[in-house]
Amino acid sequence: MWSSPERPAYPHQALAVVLQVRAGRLHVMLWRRGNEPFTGAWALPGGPLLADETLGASVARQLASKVEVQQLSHLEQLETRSDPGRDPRGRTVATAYLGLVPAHLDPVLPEDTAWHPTDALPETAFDHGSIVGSALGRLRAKLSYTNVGFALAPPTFTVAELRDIYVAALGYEVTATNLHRVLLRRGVLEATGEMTPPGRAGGRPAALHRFVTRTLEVTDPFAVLRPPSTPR
Amino acid sequence: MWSSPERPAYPHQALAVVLQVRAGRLHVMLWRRGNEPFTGAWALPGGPLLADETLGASVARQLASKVEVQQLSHLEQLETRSDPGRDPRGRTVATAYLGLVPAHLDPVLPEDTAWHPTDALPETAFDHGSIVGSALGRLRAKLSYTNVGFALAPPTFTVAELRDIYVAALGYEVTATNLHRVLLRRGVLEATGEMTPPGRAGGRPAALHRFVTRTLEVTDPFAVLRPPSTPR
DNA sequence: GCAAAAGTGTTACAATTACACCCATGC
DNA sequence: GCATGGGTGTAATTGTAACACTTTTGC
Repeated sequence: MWSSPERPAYPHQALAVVLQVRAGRLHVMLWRRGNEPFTGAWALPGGPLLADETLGASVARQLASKVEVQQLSHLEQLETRSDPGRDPRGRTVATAYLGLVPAHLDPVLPEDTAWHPTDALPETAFDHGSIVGSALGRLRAKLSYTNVGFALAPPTFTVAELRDIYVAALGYEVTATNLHRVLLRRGVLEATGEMTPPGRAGGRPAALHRFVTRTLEVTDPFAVLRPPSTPR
Repeated sequence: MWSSPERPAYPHQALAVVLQVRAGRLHVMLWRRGNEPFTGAWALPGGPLLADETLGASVARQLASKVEVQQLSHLEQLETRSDPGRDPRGRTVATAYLGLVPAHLDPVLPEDTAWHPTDALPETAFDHGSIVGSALGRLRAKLSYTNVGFALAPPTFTVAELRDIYVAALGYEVTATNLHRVLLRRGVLEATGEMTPPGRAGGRPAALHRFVTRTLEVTDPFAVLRPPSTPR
């Protein structure tokens, strides 16, 4: 280490805001603290940045003790918190990541870890409550202009199932009709050709769909001020 | 400091990507390194995070030696770089900020510091070249869906002047006609009521405009998947 | 037949681009 | 008058929301 009074060093934490839609509601993964400070409050999973890893690798490593990492369908950096008083034990800097788990998985969680609805968070430790808020904002924005939906959805799904996922994540109503068309037009979604059997009460069988690509892409790049159309 | 083998600590840097439109081109402020490593290469202004400051305060402090801080019209956190090899002298973590200076100012810069066009960067030190790339992406996106333009523009300006600023920052043509209307409709821009005298070659006098608010606001919140219209 | 659920057709609306045209000034 | 630059009118285009309607199944 090469710190000095002019170059102080700080323990650095990697934190993860892991989100999943469960039973039609958006949930975040938290663990319950057993020690001081914030005993009994709920915290984001995370831990120290080790000597030879990047922040991204660190989050993945920390999460490995909570969920199998391959269940994470997406991971991106969110923001870095540096308030000197954010941890009463001493100064730390923390970089938060946003992680997403598709709705069809139900990872086995450690004893002290549980999913909490994002619209009814329990008492949270440190600045973790406001970090969850940032993550929600990021997810909601990206659902509108990228294909992140793939990271919340199972490999294949009906349009109605996908709609429920979007509604849970966005927090407002979306109609299956329009969602279907918007995503088809953009080339984000495609039909698999298969059908699901109708439910017990009858009804038309639903077509199965999948996301065309399962890596993050910006599908609606310019809100406005688009570049001029290339003259044909 | 409370580090340990299990909780290693690292010097943390705050870096600033300060952008300004100068003579119709977008420029970034860089300083020329005199010492190893990367002697002679150009680097982003920045420096160590001190014991009692937040990252935001740190960037502001570092920049104070380059420009007067009140000349910065906007400052926001960009991203954190943590590659263990990013500094050959030893591990550091760096958090980059995006700073903007309005076009009418011409801050006095230190001897070793200069503006460089973003589309023709000189040899850059560390990972600073790619950080500049991130900053450009962020600025361009936000010009489309927020009112950040205020941070690049002087207090008052003609629509033609504003257009030149947008063109420089976005890197593609924008017509004054449409820019004017888009920003007016959104309530981002307003006429001051004053006029500028026409140039030496004549021409209709231009109306002066200003941004209605000079703090960041999201003016075009949803690219798509808007919430349902409230039934009247 | 009837209810249920999925999906399509169609209309209405809003925002934006493109472009022709009109306006105000200096020489 | 006429060149120059600023600004407005207007049509064409695009993307989206809303909603009625048709399709396909179970009972």
